[in-house]
Amino acid sequence: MGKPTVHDIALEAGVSLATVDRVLNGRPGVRQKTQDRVQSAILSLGYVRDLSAANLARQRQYRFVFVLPEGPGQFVASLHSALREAMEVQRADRIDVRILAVPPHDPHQVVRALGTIDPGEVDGIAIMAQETPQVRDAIDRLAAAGLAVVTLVSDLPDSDRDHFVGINNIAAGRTAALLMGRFLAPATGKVLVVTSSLLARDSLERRFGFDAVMAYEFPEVDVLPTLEARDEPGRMAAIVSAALVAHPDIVGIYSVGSGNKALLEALRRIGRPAGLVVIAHELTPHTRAALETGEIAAVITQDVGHLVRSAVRLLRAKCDGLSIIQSQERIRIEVLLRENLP
Amino acid sequence: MGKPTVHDIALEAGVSLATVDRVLNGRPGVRQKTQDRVQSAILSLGYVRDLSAANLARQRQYRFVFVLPEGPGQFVASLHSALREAMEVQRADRIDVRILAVPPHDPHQVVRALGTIDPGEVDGIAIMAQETPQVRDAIDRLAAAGLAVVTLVSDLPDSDRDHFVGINNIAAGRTAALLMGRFLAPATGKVLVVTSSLLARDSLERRFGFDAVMAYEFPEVDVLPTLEARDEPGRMAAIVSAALVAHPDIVGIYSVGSGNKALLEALRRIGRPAGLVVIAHELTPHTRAALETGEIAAVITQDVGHLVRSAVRLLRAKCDGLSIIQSQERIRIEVLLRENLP
DNA sequence: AAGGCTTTGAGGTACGTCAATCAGATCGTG
DNA sequence: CACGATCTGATTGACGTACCTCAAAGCCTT
Repeated sequence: MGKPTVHDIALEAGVSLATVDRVLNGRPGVRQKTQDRVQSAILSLGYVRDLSAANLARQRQYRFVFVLPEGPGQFVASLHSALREAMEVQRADRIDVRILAVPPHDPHQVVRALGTIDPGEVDGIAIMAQETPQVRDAIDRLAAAGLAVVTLVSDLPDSDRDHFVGINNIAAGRTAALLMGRFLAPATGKVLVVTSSLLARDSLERRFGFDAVMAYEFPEVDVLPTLEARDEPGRMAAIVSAALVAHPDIVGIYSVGSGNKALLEALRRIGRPAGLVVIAHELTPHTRAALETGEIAAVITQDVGHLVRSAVRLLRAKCDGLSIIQSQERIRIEVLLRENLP
Repeated sequence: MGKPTVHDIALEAGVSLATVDRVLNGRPGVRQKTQDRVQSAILSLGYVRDLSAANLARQRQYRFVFVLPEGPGQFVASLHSALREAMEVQRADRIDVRILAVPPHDPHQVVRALGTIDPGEVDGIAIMAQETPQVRDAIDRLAAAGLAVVTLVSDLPDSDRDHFVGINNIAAGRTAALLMGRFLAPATGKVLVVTSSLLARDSLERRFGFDAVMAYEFPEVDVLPTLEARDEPGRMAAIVSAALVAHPDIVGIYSVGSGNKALLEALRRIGRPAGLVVIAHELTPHTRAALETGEIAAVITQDVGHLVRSAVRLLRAKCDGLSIIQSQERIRIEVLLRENLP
């Protein structure tokens, strides 16, 4: 016979359909004793409620909001487009996703944007933002109001978010260091580390992991202090060429965050030392092209499509009180070389 | 207002519900003229049929069969367990997956197993098998009978399968070569290639890609002919130690297919040259441990959970005539180092 | 225009669940 | 034991679709 239904439970427990329904949906008006009887019938029959029938009956709509920076960066652009692609498909699944774009590098704007979210109108949010106490408090408020919350790409571990969707950035930095060290060996020299900003938690964690492995595994290589380009045009070229002049023995460059386009352009203009090993993060049109030409040796990245799909699945699972497949939601630290580009 | 329903279409087209239903489900008894009227109403209203309601109404059950080798190998074992994990979740989705295990290395058994599948009882199959004309014909028969068919891990490109679920093995071999060359440089010497069998298409393709990149990019490294261990206990140790004696300048070993456990044990017993670089395929308990100890420098793998989930999604999409998200179904060639182990 | 054919309409039941009502049963308490 | 108060049962109507029947209407052909 097929899967047990509410009718079977009613029969097994010796109660009516209405009572089973009240127990299943946590409505009041059922004695503890009767509840137990129903629960044990559910267990013994192995009943699992048919979510699609339930959603059909109750006309359920999942309303999720993605709070994302709208920057000039290629990475957030690809996040946006992955999300839009996913939205198409999810409409069929009764999932309605809205994007709330906020100016980057401005936590105050993020807090304001979160304030505009009416907890009665929204079931869950995914947020990518820098870590500040104000942002954390705004998130906690929404979580307290019953929203499902996941952090995206860059975590806010001290907040009340339900999940973090993204890679372990310390491990990502360690992976970058391992590749850098092995690609360089047995050559020695200095490694330059550049990024647009060290304010974001993900950049910090990558740098931390990178330094740890470089110091322990490749002590003969000298890692220079991080230079920040702060998304200012021209600044990346200036700091990179200054560093190359100051340290003629630079053999590697590790690009921690965004700003790959500027870095690549700067290297093209000022010329690169022979055998220079460049390792960068995030697959974008620029890093892809540079992998193909050999300007970048390896890119460490996370699949943006996977990110958004995982975030949506987690939000949905939270709303329905469902369990998740751990392995499906673990975002992989992908190592991309010229030969395994997707 | 919400999404349009069949009622709205009937109204818009000026026909009855029954007629809309006949058109939607391709039942006979509707004049071409009326069909067109209904179709244009569907288009103008942007109607999309609610699959979950439809499946509920028709009591649909997707019945899929996975035809997998049951070998001693860790990789197929992990495939089995990933599949069993996925089955739990998919039961809630009206998806019923059965595993049909066949003895490995015996195409005849595969054909026999496929013959036991009643096309009336099954909606789709996923199959992992060696490429022979008989297997191909058996697959074509099932496809002709209307089953959805995907090949898993190792493709049968000349068959009528709908999709291949797995990595591009040529690219995987190229990736292995690029890593091997860069990890070795500037050292030169010989690279040993071992596998359990070159009969499977995936092994062949990997070897092909590996050779291409080694010859073109690292001509100073000498790649030895492939040695096959054929899953015979003891044979791996014998051929590896013989090779190491015959070629004292072996600097790298590329393990194309299964047999990693035997390879690692052999190396432990007979001792390994200093600086030896070992690159292997597929993450298993053995390769994971060896990555952690440093015995293996890199593992190239594919996520088995992703494999089975993708296969199920593709089979379902085929059954429903739905479109798919290309990027979600592309299995990534994962490069695993000690630091980015999942 | 009568015959036979195809096409269409109207209506019903079902799928598994949610949600609501109202009447009846049971309970604890004084 | 009678009183509200609290539980429970029986029933009904959604939700959007599938599938079936029966009768009515339309269309040809002769």
